[in-house]
Amino acid sequence: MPELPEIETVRTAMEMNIGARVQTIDVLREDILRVREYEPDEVHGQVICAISRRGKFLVISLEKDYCIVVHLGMSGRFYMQEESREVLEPHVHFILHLDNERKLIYRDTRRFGGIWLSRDAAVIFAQMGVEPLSADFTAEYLQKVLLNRKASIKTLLLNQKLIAGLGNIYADEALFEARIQPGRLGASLQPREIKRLHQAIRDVLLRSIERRGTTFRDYRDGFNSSGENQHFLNVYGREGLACPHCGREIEMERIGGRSSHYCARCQH
DNA sequence: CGCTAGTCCTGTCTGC
DNA sequence: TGCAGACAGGACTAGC
Repeated sequence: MPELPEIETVRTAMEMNIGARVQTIDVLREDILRVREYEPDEVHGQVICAISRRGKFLVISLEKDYCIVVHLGMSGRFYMQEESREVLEPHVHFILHLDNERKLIYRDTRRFGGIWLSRDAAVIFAQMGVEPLSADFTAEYLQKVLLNRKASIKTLLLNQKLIAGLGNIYADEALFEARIQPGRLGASLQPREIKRLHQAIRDVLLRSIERRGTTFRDYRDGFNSSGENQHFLNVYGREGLACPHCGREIEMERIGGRSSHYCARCQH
């Protein structure tokens, strides 16, 4: 569910908590902590210095290199609430109480996500690929990482070691916009196709951020509200419906174990 | 090293 | 209505 645009949307909302201090931390489910390099009470009283994003990870930076790294997996949400609100929703595993009358709530039904209590976020991101919205992501970079690759382009786009932040929805949407079939092998893409794909990846992500992400089912932004980009998808989740460009029925096929949606007439 | 299939977990939908 | 089975936006790992 939550891919780069969704995490970026959460991050933007959460920025209003920069400068607030951590009061207490509730760990309601121990196994949601992927690493525990420090005890939660060590950061009581610390100020939130920054809230950043790397790929699909959200990073809450505290003082002296302490940080809380959040990944939402498939079904996770991370949102804020007034401290006075006392209803505990189901599947809430972690709560960060702040001194600004707000609490940050981590909730994850399937528990594929997790939280890192880390003192060095760089370690978590050591293997991670380029940020697709940064200047480092160029058509040349994309061409380089696809060279000699025998896996399908769909599978390669989902590989976080190559590009950080794409998931199933935006991989399908970017391939539609670049007019490339998801089952094509990475090495088979021509330079002009790679150029189109590079542009499409950036466009698809930027447009979704403007619409505060895609809410298919579980995703909510930092205020626990739905996004709007689900109303603008061209292929994802639209199997059997008309291609918005040519009218042909959108096909759905499993590629690399993931459902993949495309128009067999527009994409080659 | 690159690639694929299996696995983790719960909720929801489909078909009998 | 009830139930079994398939499937879901992610990402590790084991094994070839």
